[in-house]
Amino acid sequence: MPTRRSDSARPATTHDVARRAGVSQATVSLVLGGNPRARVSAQTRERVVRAAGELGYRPNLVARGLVQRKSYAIGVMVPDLSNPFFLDVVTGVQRVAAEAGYVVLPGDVREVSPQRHLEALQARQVDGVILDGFGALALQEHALSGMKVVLVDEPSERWPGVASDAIGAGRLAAEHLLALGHTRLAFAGPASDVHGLRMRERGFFAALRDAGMTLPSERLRRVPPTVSGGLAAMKALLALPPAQRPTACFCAVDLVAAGALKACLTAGVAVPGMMSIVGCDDVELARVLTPELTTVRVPARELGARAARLLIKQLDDEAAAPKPGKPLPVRLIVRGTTGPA
Amino acid sequence: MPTRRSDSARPATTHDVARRAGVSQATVSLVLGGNPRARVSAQTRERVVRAAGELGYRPNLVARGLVQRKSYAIGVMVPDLSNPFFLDVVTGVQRVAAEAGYVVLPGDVREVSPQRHLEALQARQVDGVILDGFGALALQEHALSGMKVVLVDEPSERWPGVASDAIGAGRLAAEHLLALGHTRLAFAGPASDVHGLRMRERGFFAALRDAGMTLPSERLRRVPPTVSGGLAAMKALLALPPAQRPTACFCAVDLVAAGALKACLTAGVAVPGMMSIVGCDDVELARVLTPELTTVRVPARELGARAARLLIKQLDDEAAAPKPGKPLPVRLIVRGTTGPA
DNA sequence: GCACGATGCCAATACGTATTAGCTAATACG
DNA sequence: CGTATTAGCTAATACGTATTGGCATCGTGC
Repeated sequence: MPTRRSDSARPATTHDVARRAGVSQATVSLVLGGNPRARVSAQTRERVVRAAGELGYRPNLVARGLVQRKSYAIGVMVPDLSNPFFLDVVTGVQRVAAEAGYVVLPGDVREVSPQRHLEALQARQVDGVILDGFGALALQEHALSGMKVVLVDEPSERWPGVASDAIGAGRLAAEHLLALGHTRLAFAGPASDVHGLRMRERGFFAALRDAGMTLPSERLRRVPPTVSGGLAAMKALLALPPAQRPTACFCAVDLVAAGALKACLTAGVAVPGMMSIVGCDDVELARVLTPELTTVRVPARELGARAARLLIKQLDDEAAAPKPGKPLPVRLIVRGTTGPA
Repeated sequence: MPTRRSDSARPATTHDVARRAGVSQATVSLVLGGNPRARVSAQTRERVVRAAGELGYRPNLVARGLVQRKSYAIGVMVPDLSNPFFLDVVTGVQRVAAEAGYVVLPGDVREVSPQRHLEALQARQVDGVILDGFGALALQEHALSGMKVVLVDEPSERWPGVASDAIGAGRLAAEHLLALGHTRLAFAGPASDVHGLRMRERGFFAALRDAGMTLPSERLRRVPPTVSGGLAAMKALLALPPAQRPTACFCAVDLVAAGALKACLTAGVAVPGMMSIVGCDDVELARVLTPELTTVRVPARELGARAARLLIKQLDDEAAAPKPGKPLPVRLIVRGTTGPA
């Protein structure tokens, strides 16, 4: 046993294929490199393809990435993957990335700091990152230097982005509740520096203002964008004296709406009889609850898909102008948690 | 402008650090390579570290991976990331992987086939993969050859794995319902070749048998492991003639239980008054529903964490014996969806 | 003063691929 | 027939890091 060099357990390389096909490694690379305009005779091409097949050759993307300075990987960072909305965004990214031959590295920030996560992505030589749910504050240039970035629902002068019509979302919710005749409204949502969330809130209040209505501060509940946040918000609202108690509440995030609904049901407050609730996102959970949640549908998958297309176009075509595109439309989905005042 | 070679936009390499510190690239690698027993004088070491800091040097993990034949990445593949149980498993993996310096590439199989996903992971030179929710059928050696693999809840002779006490889970559910005095029970769960799910079912039926009870086939509903699966199952059960209709149902997956609960509430069947429901998993959703779901808690994060530890031990220490470990205990969490018959 | 073992550092090479310059043989053109 | 041109292929190099064998240098012991 003179040499273990040709250990068959190791995956085949272009060198192995070349040896078997009786050509040089460079030729193998030309044939298998996908470059269709490479000058290779049909006969050689076929020999190489056959040899590769027989050896079960798989290109080593790590090596390829090293020389091409491209990893064909893109990172997606969100605050919390357990929020189904963000998972939907990631799913949208996945779909178009897969078609374009990119792998996506999803990650959230529950276990590590954003900086650390970005550094890890960078060290992996990701070609670009898509960020959703991070406010301008978190987007210090710090770790982002030298990366292609696409933002979701966060306008920026430095980086291109995609957005949904967040103002419209807030408006739709308000107009729906007003049309039902509600006069004592409430708002529950995160005190976030995330632009999209702020705009939902702004749209809601703009519609109220248009209707000549205002909202006393005790009916404006700032809570974390979670189920327990919603629980807390609604508990506080229900604890108000009857004359101030709202008859309807807009929750800027579906998870908050789910918590609010639960608080009502637990307290014996009929929904929508005594309290109407409107969410925003239209995550799958909305149709699992009883009654089903009235909410404003935000096309999360489509947001992710567009972000991915925008990023990949930049990557594939170095000088592509990242044209922003219109905000994606949202629409009201009336289900079971809203009714007349 | 003779050469753009030294473009400062490009990240610094060990060569750059070496030049600045006045040493060779090899020395830089020795110092920064983390190898603490490298023979380098304190003075040189400090010069290198300083230079690296000044240049903002970050090791290129792609290049490192190429030479070390290690990527410090592990893949996790599950059937469906939108099932929070699997996300919890992934989260557990993330946590211990991060500590050990590994990055994890989570992925599900909704957008691509398992084979394609595994091939993609392989091409990225992942050091190993953790699989959860795939039956022996899907685990043909096909794409797995030459990979370190750890399985979750799927015993195998070829690969090590971690498991929860799935039989115990089914038993606990059955015993709880029996203790409440229920005599007409039902089962709803996927017709899966996934071992863990089969064992939940087996444990349930074993406990029934111990109590001298059997289950007629019309009360055994095989449905997909989703909310709509649970909806369909419970609708069918509620459509049975009163004498055959169950008063309690064990759902092998929490999502199914959520669907079942919804079907009851929609049909005006009081829970737990007329129908008790027990789930299994204890995903966060269980506490969002009203009433809150009685369920069997399966330590998903811990499963993921153990799987990761098992895999990483094998990776770091080539000859480590993968000792299986006991199945993780489960426990019944009594909440609001179960009551006396 | 010399042999000897440490110590500190570096040159060279490898990892698996892409890419380019260039070589040979064949064809086109005058 | 001689010269351009082209097609088809290969040798060589680069990507950024880890690793190893070996070269100086320096004490140390005799």
